[in-house]
Amino acid sequence: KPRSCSVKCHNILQTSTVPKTTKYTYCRLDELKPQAVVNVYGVVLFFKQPYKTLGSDYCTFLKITDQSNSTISCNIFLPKLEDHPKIFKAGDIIRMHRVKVTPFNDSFNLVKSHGFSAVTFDGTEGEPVEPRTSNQNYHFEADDQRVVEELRAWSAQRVQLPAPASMTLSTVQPRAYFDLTCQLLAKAPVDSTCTMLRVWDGTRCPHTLLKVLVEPEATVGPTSFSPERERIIANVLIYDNHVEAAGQLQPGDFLRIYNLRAIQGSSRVPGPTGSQPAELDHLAFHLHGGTAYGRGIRVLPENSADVQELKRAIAAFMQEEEDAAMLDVWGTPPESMGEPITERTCRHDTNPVTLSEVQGSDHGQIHHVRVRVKSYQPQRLHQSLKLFCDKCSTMQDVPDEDQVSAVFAEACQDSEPCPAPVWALYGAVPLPSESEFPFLTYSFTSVMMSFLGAGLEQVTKLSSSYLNIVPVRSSGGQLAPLDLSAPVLFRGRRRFYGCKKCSNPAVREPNVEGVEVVSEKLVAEALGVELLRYGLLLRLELQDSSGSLDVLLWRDSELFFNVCAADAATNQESQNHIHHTMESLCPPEGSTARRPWLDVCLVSYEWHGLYTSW
DNA sequence: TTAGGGTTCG
Repeated sequence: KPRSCSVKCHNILQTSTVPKTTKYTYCRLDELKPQAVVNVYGVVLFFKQPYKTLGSDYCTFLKITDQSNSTISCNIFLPKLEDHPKIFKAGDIIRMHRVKVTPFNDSFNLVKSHGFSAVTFDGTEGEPVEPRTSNQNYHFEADDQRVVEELRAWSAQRVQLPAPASMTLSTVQPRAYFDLTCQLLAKAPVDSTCTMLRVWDGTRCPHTLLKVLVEPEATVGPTSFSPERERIIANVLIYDNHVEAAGQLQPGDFLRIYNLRAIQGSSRVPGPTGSQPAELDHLAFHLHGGTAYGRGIRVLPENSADVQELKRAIAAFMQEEEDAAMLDVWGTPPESMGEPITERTCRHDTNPVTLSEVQGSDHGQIHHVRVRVKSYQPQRLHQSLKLFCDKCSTMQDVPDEDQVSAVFAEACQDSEPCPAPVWALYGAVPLPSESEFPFLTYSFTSVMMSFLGAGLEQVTKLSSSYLNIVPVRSSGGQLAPLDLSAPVLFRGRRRFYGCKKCSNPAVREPNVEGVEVVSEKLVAEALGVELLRYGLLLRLELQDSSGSLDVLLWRDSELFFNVCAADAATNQESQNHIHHTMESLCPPEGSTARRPWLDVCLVSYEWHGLYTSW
């Protein structure tokens, strides 16, 4: 049966303000008729990222299927890369409007026709249905949501997708073809048919990685990194038709490189003089020429789940590195570090511009400016601390002590004794000040404990002695987590909160098979909670001779202040550090002319779900 | 119009 979606169309030629409703009809893939121009929905089985054709366009090739079990291939020719469908992996769902049915090889082929548009979605059941498109005028309504969910459910049951080819640098084996999700740090031309991309994914490859000599002056981004960092940076050699795509990439971009080849052994690298020493048994990465097996490169958006995971891995590595460096330099753990860092270097090779030039330029670009801070918000700096959900991209304030206390007080009142689940044990612990306190512990290990009916003050006291504390209450004769306005986990002085929108909290037995350390992630998974991340958000009013510009300091705010946002929630020293930094950049008294100049790297990007209360 | 999946020169 044809599927249909209701769509509102505003007809700009009519003066009427009443939206006209049109029905879009979607054609099943077994009902295609030659020469017809149709709209279709499908699950992507195979795809090639856009590649240059001998004509003037880029071509995206893909094969799709739907509940009719037909498989149809499509060719989408479009001159602009950004207009091509944003397909990240097999299993993604695509909606195409106005494709022409043409006979090909005993079947049909769909070719993009005039008025074509495409929208793609993640194909995973349970993920939010977020349309991916560069077209601002796409229509998307409740019926589309339903069609996507139906296709997801059908696909999960019936579609045999190719095994995911994604691997990390820590798991890749010699000879493998694989997809690498990584961040670009630097790039350099090797010769006319080869470009080197220097990338990392936060994981350490057990094999020695190939070194490539390049001309330093031709390098975009830093020409070298610390020895520790060099050890986890992979040099990827990009050949032939992919060199052009590599030319579009900027250091800092998050990438997926499809069908990358890992080759171990004596690697001879093309180079300016052919003087590269052949390195024995080093692991080299090649993106060979051609488009077979979907070979290609794509920039992934900042908000995609894979990028969030990548960023966590990179952040964990950087934290490890920083801790080690602090121990090295100061002989003390990083918590006691107080030395201000006045310079951070970005990886872009861009000439400085004025703020008015920034305002006149297209979005998505990187700019270097020389500015002073005219003002900033929030003036009460503790309000800059936010909790952020990577999954739904919403932001909230950190609940204050009174709010959390109230949740605990309410839970204390309501809680009645209830039987422990079979996998848990009851017991009692002595409290520092009071006699003893009833507790519940997961039977697998004593590190995770849940206290029933405890007040906030008591849990805070106990958190100095016990590693993981999950506050629980009883509800209807069963154990239940507290309202998510309270922390789901206390870990020393740190408190972890869950996202109300993305969590489905319940007290469940964690899966600890083979687990050595109970991480906050494991606790959160057991509780069905999507953890919120701490971040610092400030609005800075920047000024130069050409004018002023409001910018948000968010993504790199930890780097900017040289503090960890989660620490700033509990650590007075971190809070003072932020305060002193802002005071030196923007003193409450005195003229703007006395304020220090800053060299700042600005980037504009789309950000949905921004919320601030200041 | 181009391309129309199926591994490499390195």
